[in-house]
Amino acid sequence: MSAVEVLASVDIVALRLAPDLQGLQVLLHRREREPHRGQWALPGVIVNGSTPDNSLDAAAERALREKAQALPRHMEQVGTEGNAFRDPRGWSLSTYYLALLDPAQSIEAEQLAFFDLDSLSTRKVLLPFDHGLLVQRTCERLAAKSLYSSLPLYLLPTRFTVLDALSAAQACLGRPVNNTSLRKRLERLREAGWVRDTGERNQPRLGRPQQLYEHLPQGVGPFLFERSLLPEA
Amino acid sequence: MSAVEVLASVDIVALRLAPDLQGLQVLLHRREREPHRGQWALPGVIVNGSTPDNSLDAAAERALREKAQALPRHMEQVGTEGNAFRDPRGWSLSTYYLALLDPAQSIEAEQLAFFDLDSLSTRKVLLPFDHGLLVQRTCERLAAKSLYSSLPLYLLPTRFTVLDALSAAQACLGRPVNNTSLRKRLERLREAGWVRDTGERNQPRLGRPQQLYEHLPQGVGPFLFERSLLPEA
DNA sequence: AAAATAGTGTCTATTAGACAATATGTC
DNA sequence: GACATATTGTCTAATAGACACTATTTT
Repeated sequence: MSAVEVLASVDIVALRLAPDLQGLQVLLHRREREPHRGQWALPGVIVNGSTPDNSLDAAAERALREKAQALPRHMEQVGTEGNAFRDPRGWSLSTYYLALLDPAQSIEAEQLAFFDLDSLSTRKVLLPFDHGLLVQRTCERLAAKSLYSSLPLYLLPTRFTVLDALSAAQACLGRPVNNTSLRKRLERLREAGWVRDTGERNQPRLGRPQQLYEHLPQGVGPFLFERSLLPEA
Repeated sequence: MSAVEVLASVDIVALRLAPDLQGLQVLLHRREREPHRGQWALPGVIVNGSTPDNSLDAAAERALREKAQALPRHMEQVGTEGNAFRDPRGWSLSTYYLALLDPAQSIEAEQLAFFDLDSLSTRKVLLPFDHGLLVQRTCERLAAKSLYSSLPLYLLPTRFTVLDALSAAQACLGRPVNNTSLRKRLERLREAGWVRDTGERNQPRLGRPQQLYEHLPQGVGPFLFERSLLPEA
């Protein structure tokens, strides 16, 4: 790479709810090339004059589509990290995206797997480059937005229960969420046409059946509430 | 430029309060090179393997320092726009930053000037590349954050009056802000140690003198409030 | 005294949070 | 009926917004 070049890539932090609904998992891909060949890293693509994509967003969609064979329920750019040290090949840039997947999202490929976010934050799994930082920043963005928006719902299938929504919010925020507050938010969403009560029920093993709601996003971004779910308190 | 290259730059959307406190102005630079030579555009620098900067943030600071000869009161990355069309030279990326300047910020250079944001949004002034879009996105970010944070205070000198704070908030949001609400926020900031009553006064031409407050940022980002200003009204 | 501007106090509306009360299912 | 879980209702706390009222200065 000559001095006037720069290595630009798009990396995807694709998250899904763990099967037990107790936390989040990130999609990783085993690298096929150097550097860091064989290690688990964020899926991504290089962008330059010969990419088939017309835009960064398109490159991000392709990166995820080629790996996960599925569309995310939500995708947004989080930021760009660029410096002289993050890649041994030289000055490089990574524009990274948050993608929220349906929990039913399964992965066929050998070289793809979901890892618990816990195992990354506790340093049990270490990612190459600065991918650990990108994941951390992305989770911070998710948590910050979850305080005052409906973003956690994009981690659920379109049909969900109140308990699902509570689990999703708690996974995003990393702490317990008040049941009453969450129900009131769902009621607000219902009034705004963002959520519909299907009238159907889901029977848990024991106890009263749960109402099944349907998520009907009305815009490009999530619904914004006027108050934060109080972080400290 | 070969097909495997990409043109990466950092562009700065540096804003200050207009002298009459009634709106915002953006710092523009008259381009010395092609393409779009001679046109007013966002100040920026190219980043690649031969840049003297070790990081994007450092490049952003340098871009502003070399033009404005001053440090901003606040700077944050807003996003990255990248596609095959925005620059006639080929696939290009621009990571753009929001910078908030002291209103006393003056400019010596011939090739630098502040332009009213109004003249851009009304299409009286047209910027080259997609710089108009970058400015718009940046202003949207500023407005969104101003709803629930102390960000507008970074458009003021450290010593300011309630009226200054109100003007700054209104300029960021593009609409009137409730006087009582703003005063209560300042009171909250005072309790949190983010603002101090200096005890000094400022005597306007007529009427009761104004208390002079001092802005004492306590962290890297702005103070976050728990509710939004002006939900929709 | 009048005018102008700054600052305070009071009341309402909205919404998060705590928690009690009630509903509806399984065993 | 006992138990488990879901849902509803009631009360409190925090904070934005409307607006009346008071304070301090110049002319």
